[in-house]
Amino acid sequence: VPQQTQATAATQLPVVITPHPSVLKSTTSPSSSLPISCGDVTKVGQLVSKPHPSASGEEGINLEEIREFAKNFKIRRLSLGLTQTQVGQALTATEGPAYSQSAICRFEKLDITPKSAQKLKPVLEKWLAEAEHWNQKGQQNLMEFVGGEPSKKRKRRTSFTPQAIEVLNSYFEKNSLPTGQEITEIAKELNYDREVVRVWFCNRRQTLKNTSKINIFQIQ
Amino acid sequence: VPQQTQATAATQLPVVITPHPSVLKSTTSPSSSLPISCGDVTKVGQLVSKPHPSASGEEGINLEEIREFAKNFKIRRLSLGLTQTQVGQALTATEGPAYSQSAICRFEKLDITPKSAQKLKPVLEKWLAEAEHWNQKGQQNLMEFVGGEPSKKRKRRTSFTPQAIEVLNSYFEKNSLPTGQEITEIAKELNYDREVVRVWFCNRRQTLKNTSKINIFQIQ
DNA sequence: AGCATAAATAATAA
DNA sequence: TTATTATTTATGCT
Repeated sequence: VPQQTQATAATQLPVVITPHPSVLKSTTSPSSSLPISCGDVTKVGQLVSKPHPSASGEEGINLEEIREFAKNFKIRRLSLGLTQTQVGQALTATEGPAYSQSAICRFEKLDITPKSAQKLKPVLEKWLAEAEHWNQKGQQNLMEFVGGEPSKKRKRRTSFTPQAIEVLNSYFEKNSLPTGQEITEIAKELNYDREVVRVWFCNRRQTLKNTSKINIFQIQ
Repeated sequence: VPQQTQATAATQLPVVITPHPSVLKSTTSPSSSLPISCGDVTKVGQLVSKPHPSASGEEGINLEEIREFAKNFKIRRLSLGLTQTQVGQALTATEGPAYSQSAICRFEKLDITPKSAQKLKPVLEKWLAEAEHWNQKGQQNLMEFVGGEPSKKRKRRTSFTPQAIEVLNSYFEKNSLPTGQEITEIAKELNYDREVVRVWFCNRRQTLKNTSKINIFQIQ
């Protein structure tokens, strides 16, 4: 249904929004006209795809502008390397209203009422601009602004139990390059296959190497 | 056996917006003397952080350029609303060498040797430019170029009944990592989709892991 | 209005 | 590379 026939009458903005799935839900009902008059709970994503955007009415809210911003916001957020969660947490940390990851998600997807969007837009706009400002001064500053730990290490995938990981790490700290004999002993203690432990150390060294490089990279 | 769930990305908003200027910020490499030893397997991510980027030597490979491109590639990919999986599959589909999602991931992270990067860069550059070209002509064209279904919708979130949860948990207690065969049987018993049950176990393991981490943390 | 968690994507042990 | 974990996004609920 929503697959825009794409008349390509588009001028310079080929930006075509993908209607939110929720729009498609009501396929079972005798369609007719969408209950747009439902005003309060109708989402932006639904409204902007209405045939008469010129009637930007809806209480003076510029839906087109909101849609545009939502799109840009996502790109700019990703450009900064931030997650929805980080944005939500940062907003919650600073003064002003708090917002959850869900809220950011729903804003980007325009799965939100015009009224809510109108309220949230300036908050995000201001915050994002500030984040970009700090980023210009170095990523370290951005992370500080966002509130995340500067050198937060990514957790590695593992098929080991948390307990085993703990033990392995303690060994690694003491010696990142155990001898064959030591590997055998560690494997025995943890009751894991020797080869598995050997590979763990290989990958662990590799990760450490890459990680430390990346950090240096980001510090600038 | 290949129960990959990766190819679906239609929920992303394919955006046609030009990457934000901040993306183009060029970071100058920091100086740091790192013990780069094993010549052939040294990764780009390590090399670019070497003190003498000017000595772009390494067999005439411009590491700085590769790093820059990798960064931009990610942003441009996201701007098109494409996933690493989609890029990999698309490259595999067209003539030329095949690349997996992992390969794309490693290129973006620069977790790859200069030689490999040098080889992959032009391939990605060409492909991405072409993708952007099609995108300009409409999102429909891009999706066709990429090879994915234009309107792949996200699966609706499943709601398990309390009874089903109870049964699943009892199975999980006995074995948190059921075999494919077992999953099939459980799904059949509960009358849920097999894939849904498989994912439930994945997420359940995840939750348990997080929980136990916290507990360990608190104990200490 | 946002928590919990299902689904999807990115990273990585093997 | 592949198969699976780690991480992020999206959504059902009330």
